[in-house]
Amino acid sequence: MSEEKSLNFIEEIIENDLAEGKYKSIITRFPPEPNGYLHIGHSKSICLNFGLTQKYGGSTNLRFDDTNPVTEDTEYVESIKEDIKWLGFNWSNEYYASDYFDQLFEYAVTLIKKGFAYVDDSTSEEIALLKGTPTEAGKESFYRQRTIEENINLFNEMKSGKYKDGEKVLRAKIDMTSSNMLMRDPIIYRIKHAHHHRTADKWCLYPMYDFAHGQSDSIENITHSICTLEFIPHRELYDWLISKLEIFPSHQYEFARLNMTYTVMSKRKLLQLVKEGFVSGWDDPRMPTICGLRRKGYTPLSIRNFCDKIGVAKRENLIDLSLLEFCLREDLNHIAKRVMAVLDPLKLVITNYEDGKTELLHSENGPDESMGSREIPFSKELWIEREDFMEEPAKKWFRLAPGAMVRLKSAYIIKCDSFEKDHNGNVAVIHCTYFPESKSGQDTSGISVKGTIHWVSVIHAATAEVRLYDRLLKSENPAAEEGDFKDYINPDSLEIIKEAYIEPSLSDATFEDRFQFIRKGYFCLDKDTANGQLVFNRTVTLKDAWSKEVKKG
RNA sequence: UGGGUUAUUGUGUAAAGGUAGCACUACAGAUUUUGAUUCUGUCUGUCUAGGUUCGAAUCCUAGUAACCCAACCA
Repeated sequence: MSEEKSLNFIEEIIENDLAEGKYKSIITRFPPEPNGYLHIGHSKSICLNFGLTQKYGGSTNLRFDDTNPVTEDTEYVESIKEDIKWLGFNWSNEYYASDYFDQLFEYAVTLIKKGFAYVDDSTSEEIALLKGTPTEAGKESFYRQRTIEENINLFNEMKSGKYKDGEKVLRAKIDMTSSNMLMRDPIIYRIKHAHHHRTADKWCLYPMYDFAHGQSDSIENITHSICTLEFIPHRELYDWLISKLEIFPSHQYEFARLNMTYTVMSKRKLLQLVKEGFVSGWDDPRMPTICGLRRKGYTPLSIRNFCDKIGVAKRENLIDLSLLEFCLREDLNHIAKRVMAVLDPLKLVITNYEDGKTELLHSENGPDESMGSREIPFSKELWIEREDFMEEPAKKWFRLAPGAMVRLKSAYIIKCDSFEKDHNGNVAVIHCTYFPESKSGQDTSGISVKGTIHWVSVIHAATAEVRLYDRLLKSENPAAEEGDFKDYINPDSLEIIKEAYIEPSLSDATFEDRFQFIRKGYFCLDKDTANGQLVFNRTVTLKDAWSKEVKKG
């Protein structure tokens, strides 16, 4: 722990600012637009913004950037708040850009009075045409010459509802020849006769992002306004507006957003997956949304650790999904209760075990003694995993095969004597004998076996539906592939096992529980569980050296 | 063809002119009543070409590549 972790570039900026006395303490903000659900990419920003003030002191606001009433809704506000809380962060203040609409309007009037803004009657097509291109300068609008007085009147009329959507806009008067397209007289207010989820019908004109975000930062005294790389061109405008308005100088810093292998992150694509039925909803466990990950069984700590490990820098990145899974397993390994469940059952009969006898066997709940232990019923007939038996054993196989011995976890060592097949030629029953003196914890048999397999007693087994998830997309970088990302959807991303056999203790499972189904992976209860019908989601598989061995051939 | 940003191993991230480190992945081995966990080890990297310097990932010059910018979205 004595190792000093190196700082990311934003931490360096902050430490410098603090050391130079530029600020006594810092204020950051997380500013989502309430028009969709948060995803793992947002968690990078959340961990960064909240993490910075946890580390350096100060406060972090949650601010909804709700300047576009037609796309936004309180449904999203609620889900966003729930997700942030679940991740483990508490905001100092809950603000809304819409709280500042009156103030923002006054700022716009100020800008007009200073001669830095004007009302433009051009159509959006005309404005686009005069804007030029990245390689060609734009041309000034005919309306750019309006007097301050005329602009004030017009702007007030816009507010009063005199004009229809699109009839007029307010533009900042900057420079139509700027090499930065955003400085070519950007639109800062537009007319929208639309119902806003918070201000209702009070307004019919709304500020654009560029005239709301920086100003909101300034109103809240945000010292470090952290956003993603694509906003770099906005910074010049951000600074220009603050300087013309002569308000608190917040500063914008940009970092590279998270990209992850086998995952799409854009709101548009995630929406398509939901709308077109590729997944069951925003919280489908295959989705990279926070609610999807939560439902799948991810823990807040695993996501926070992940965000910590990926770092913060300015270059484009594509993070291995395996790093996220590593962080997940690392946490789950500590907290998950070990239990036994058979997903693909094969019957095993212990021929020398007394008919009708039941034994309660002692089994530890986890590697850590503090997790306690429980009793598991054992009897003559058991379910074992079909893949744990091989009629003709492969090389290095140390599970069950004719003549082979294995230990039944927490129970006895058994030897396979014979097996039966059904009329389809599939193995139907395995016959074994057990060694009474090999009982777990009091083994005096002197037999040592290489393999240990899990099992569930047939007459004591409970049943559950188990849902196994694989990656939704087959391509490492679906966004970079040619054609539609949907061409790369994995058709086998969901496997439903309608009736798996689980040990009876699992009947009492709660939604908070995290389980490791021994040798099969980490699981948790799904919200579809109802009326005693248990439904489990596989959160993540265990690392599997055997399947790699098989692939090697 | 304009402007901006970025380039360190398979992936991500450190090294502020002085030993290119760490994590994930992959691979090999040890331990194991989970082929898990744990432990040990291995793993061809500074975009290119010049230059400055005793010494360059870092400084200079010239290139190259990737990403972003022409929504009344954020």
